[in-house]
Amino acid sequence: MAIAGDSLRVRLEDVARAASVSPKTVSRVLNDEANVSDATRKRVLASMEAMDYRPHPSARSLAGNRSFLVAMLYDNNDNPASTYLAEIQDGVLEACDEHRYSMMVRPLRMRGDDFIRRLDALISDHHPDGVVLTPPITDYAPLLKRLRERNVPYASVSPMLRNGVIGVTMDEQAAARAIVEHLLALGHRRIAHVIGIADHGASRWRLAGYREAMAAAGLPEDSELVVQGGLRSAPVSPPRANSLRWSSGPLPCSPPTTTWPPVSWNARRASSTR
Amino acid sequence: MAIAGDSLRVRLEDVARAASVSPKTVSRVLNDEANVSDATRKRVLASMEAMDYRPHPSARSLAGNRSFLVAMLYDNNDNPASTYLAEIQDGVLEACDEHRYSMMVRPLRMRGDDFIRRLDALISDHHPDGVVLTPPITDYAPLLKRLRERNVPYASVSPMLRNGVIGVTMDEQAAARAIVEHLLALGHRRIAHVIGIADHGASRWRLAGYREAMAAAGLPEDSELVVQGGLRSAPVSPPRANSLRWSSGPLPCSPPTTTWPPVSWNARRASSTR
DNA sequence: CTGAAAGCGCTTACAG
DNA sequence: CTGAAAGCGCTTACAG
Repeated sequence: MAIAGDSLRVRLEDVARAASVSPKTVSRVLNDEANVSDATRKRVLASMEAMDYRPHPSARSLAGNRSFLVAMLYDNNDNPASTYLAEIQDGVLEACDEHRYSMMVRPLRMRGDDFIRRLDALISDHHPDGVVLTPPITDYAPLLKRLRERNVPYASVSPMLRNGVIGVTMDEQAAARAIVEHLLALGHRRIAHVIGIADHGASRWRLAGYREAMAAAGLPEDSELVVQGGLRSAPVSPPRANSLRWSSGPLPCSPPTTTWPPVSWNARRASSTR
Repeated sequence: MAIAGDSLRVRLEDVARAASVSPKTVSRVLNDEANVSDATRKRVLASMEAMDYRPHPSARSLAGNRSFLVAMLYDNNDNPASTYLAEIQDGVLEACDEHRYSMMVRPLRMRGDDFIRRLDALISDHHPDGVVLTPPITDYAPLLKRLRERNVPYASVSPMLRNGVIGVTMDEQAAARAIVEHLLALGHRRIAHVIGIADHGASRWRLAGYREAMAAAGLPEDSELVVQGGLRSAPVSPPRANSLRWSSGPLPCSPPTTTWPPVSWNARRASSTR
C-alpha cells in the first residue's frame, strides 16, 4: 500500500533522463529561465507533458528558499461580512492558481495583545512569500510595521491609506456618487445612506460620494437618512432600510491600481541574498 | 537584504548542538516519538524553546513524505451559503492549528467534465494528507471513488450517506423536530418549513423532523407551508418567509460521530510502505 | 547554451 | 535509549 497519492512519482530527474538532458536543464525549463535552446526546451516540455510531471512543492521550497505560498489575513471579528471575505478569498485563490502559488487563509484578530506574536508565528511556521491584507487590518500600523521588519511583501484590498501600498482599490466615492445620481435620475429625492464599518476607508469614501451627489442636486442633508449600519463587535439589530431598493445598471469604477501578483515581489526577490 | 522572514533560521541541527544530542534525538522529541529519556527530552525541549525553534515545513514534508496539509473541498456553485462555508472553514482551520497541520481551501465545482482531472491535479500538486468534504460533494460518488483509488483519506461534513464514512454529523431530524415542538409549545399552529438545498442530506432529515413533529401534534400537512428554498444554480427570489421568527433556546444534537483528525489517518500511514 | 557538484533541513532505515 | 549515514526532489553557485 502506497502513501496517499504517491504511487509512482515522476521526478525531475526522470524527465531529464527521458529528454536526454541534465536535471539543471529541466529545472531551467520548469522555471522559465533563459539559456535553453528552443529545441531543447520543446523536447523537455514534451517529456514533462508525456510523463505528467508535477514538481514537488516541498522540494522546490526547500531548495529554492521560497514557499510559493500567499497567506490571506483577515479579521473575522471586526469584519462580520463573511460573504465579503469569501468573495475576496475566491479571487485571491484564482490569482494564486494562475501563478501556481498556493494560498492559505489566516484569521488574525486585531484585538488581543498577542497579535504580533501570532503574526510572527505565522511567518516563521509557513514562510509565506507574501500576504494579502483585507479591511480593516489593511491599516493596522503595528501589523504593517512588523511585515516590513520581517521583509514580508504585502498587498492590501481597499486600504484606507494608499500611499506606496501595493493593492487593489476602486473609486468608492465615484461609485457611491453614481448610485445616488442614478436614483436621482429616476426621480427619487429622499435617499438614505447606510454607513459601513467605520474603520474601513470604503465607508468614508462612499459617504463622501453620497454627500457629494446629494449636494450637487441641491438637496440638504437629512440626518435621519444617514445612519450607521454594520456590526462592530457586539451584534446589533440591522439598520432599518426597508425603503431602499437595489437598482440595476453598471457602476463606474477605476481599474485596480496594480496587477497581481505585484511585480515588485519578484524584483525584491531578485535583489535578495541568501 | 535577506529573504522574507528568513534572517536567522534556527535549524534542528542547531538545537541538537545546543542540547548536546544528535539531530535524530531532536527529531524524536519534535515528533513525540518514544525512546528518549525524560531528562534528554526535557533538555531538548528547553533548547527548542530558548532558541524559538520552528521546524521547516518543507523539509519535514520532503523527508517524511507527508505534507501536514489538509485540503478543504467545497462547491461554491451548488452551495451558495458562503456563511455556512466560512463557519466550517474556521472550524477546520482551528482543528488544523491544534494539530499543527496547515489547511488549504479548494472550490471544486461538480458540474463540468474535468472534475476528476482537477481533483487529480490537486492531489498531485499539493499531496494533502487528507481532505475535508462539505455538502453537497460529500456524496458525489466519482469523487469518493477517486479519493479511495488514490488513497487519500477524507472526512465529510454532514454527508448524506454515513455508512463507514469518517466525519461530523448531527441529528438534524431531532433538531428540526425540537424547533417545531418549541413553536408548538409557544402556542403556534401554522408553522412553515423552508426546504434547504435538495442535494443535502440535512434538508431531507430536517423536513422529516418537521413532519414528524407536526404529525405528532395532530396537525395536517399544509402544502402551502412547505416550500422549496435555497438557490440551486440560477438565483431565484428568496422564499417568502416573513412570518417566521427565530426562537432562542438550546437545540439537542448528538455529538460528532468522530473526533478530528480521524484516528485512522495515522493508522493508515503506519501500515504504508514507502 | 549546458551540466556536475553541493546543499536546502529534515526523516528513514539501520546499527549498537 | 541514542546516533551516523544516506536520502527526500529540487535549486544554487559555479564552471565551461
